Amino acid sequence: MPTINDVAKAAGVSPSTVSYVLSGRRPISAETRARVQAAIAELGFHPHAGARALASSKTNVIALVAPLRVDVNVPVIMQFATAVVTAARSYNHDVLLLTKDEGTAGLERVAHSTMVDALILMDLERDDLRIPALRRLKQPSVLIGLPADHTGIACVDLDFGAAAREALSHLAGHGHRRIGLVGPSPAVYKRQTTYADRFLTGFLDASVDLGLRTVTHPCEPGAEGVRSCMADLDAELDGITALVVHNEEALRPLLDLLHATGRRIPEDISVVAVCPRDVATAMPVALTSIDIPAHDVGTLAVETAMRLLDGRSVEYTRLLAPSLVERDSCREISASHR
Amino acid sequence: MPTINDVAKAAGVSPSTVSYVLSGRRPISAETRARVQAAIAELGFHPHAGARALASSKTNVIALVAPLRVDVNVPVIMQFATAVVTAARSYNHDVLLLTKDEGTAGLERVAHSTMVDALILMDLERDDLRIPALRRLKQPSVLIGLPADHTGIACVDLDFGAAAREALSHLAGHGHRRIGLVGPSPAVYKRQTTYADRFLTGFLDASVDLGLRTVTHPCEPGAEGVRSCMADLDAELDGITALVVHNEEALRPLLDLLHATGRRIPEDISVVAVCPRDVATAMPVALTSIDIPAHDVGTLAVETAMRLLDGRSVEYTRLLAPSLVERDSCREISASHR
DNA sequence: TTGAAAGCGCTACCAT
DNA sequence: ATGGTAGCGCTTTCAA
Repeated sequence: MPTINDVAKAAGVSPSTVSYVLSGRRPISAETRARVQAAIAELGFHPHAGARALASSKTNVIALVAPLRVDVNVPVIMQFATAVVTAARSYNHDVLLLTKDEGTAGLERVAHSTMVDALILMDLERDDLRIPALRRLKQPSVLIGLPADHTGIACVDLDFGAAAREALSHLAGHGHRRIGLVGPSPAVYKRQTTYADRFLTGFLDASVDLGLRTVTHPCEPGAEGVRSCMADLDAELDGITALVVHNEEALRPLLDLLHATGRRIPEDISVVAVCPRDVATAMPVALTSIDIPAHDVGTLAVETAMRLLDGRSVEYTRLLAPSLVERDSCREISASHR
Repeated sequence: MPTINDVAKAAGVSPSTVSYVLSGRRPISAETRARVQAAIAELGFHPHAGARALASSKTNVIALVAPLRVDVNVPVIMQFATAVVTAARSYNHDVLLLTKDEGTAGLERVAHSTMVDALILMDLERDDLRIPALRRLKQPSVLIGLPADHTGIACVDLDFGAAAREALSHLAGHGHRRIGLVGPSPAVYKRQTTYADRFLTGFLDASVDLGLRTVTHPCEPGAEGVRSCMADLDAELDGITALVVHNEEALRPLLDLLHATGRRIPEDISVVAVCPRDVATAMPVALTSIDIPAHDVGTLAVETAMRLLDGRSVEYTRLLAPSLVERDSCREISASHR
């Protein structure tokens, strides 16, 4: 492997000049630049990442901490990861993939050993133990999620509270007055993943504001979980005409159950889902949905990290506005039915 | 951040001694070791990864090249990634995540700049353009898949040919004589992802060996794709009593279709799926399936990379034996029905 | 069993 | 506009 010295000799310049051609940090005459670039190309020179990191204290790598268990929402995780890697590359950075199960130790390991310039974390919990650790790192971090005390740490996420309000106001606008929420699994609430709470709070607030009768219930995965969740909802509120589903996994078995029990969508019951676009459209009935903009969130997380890295200002809490797309699962209820 | 020199001073030894305590590459007296370790702990010393890489020419990082498009089998990809990261950590390595769309350039970039010690690639195509590039790298690589000419490059995968044989022999053992294959989407064949071919070849060979009447067809995603695939299969072969499904995405719509057309599983038609265990069990009818052992394959890929890195011998083609698990989707056909 | 010191390949400061 | 060079923090010979 050729080094910067080899290039310098081949081009008849000093190593520092080669370095400056590479970094553009000082003016170089067109002629010199051309000679250097020719030498670089000819020798197939690639700067040694470690040497660079050592000399410059920058690695051009960011850590992405992902929940690699299978129990969580796999497609959404993949979309975040894709977006983060793609965005990082567009800023000339690479991505080191860490798993959440390494916990605080993993963060400290990569940060203290200077493997990364910044960290992006997903699947944050309400009182996530990693947050105090992040504060102690010299590298900045960006969270995808919104834990309780995130003072001084940048957070990016969908505005789940607004998403709930949007779902309800869409249904209310179609004349629905009795609405059930099929929530995430109890495990999600237990883990204190904050989006569940934020959605629920928004849902309850909006119910009051819009004067709706609503009922909410978590939903275990699988056909049995869906069955019992629906039974609970129906038991607690008569004449439900619409469901909001904030549980991607439950979506499919729920539609099956509704079908099996003869409740047609949207004739007998309307449904608004919160899930990625492609999941909504892949269902037997294309679902009116609020998108989880994983791509936008991931990209924004990287942008935020980059701003932090070069000392520019950032908004420390960035909640993306939800957008509801109408498809085939919601129906207008005529006044006589209300 | 404390350096190795700080630790050396604190422990009253030379920096090299600290280094040897860390690496264990030469004997250190118990007493000295203790002093050094105390100093390391007290100062919170973590060796600088870049400095280490520069001095030792080892990064302790491996690249994982994944297809981060959403069109491919997302859960399986995640399982591979999880396994690779976990296994890598167990060997004290980290994982740099690359996307397939960077192509050859991405591989060369991370390899030439010495960011990684080895590479693991998934989603290989039959005549993958990246293979010649891999051969030129100084770092070893391991493929998850089996492209046409993989001379000199280690490959790890499920033995899809054997998987097809296993599926057919299971069905034949249950008395089935007319069997259809619901294959991957045409896009997969077009992309020349080799597992499709290997499965198909195994399927056709086994049909002959077992004296079966079989018919095969690719299957577009979605309800419509499944419908037309089944129509083709039925048209080409009367009285199909069993299906082999090598298409995870098609599984769900296929079961819906069979249900809708009154073909009960397993009473009217038996099904063997090739998919991850949890996908098989999540279906309305728990499916007899051949597992895609993503975890094992990923782990083995890392082990192979590690062996390569420390110059140990490896098998250059490692095809894992399939294992079929009986569940509720296959039925014995009595002799009178044959 | 331990120490000294020469690099590893690059960046960035100080010169000119 | 360019060159010289002192580190960056570690590993690893060579010596003792």
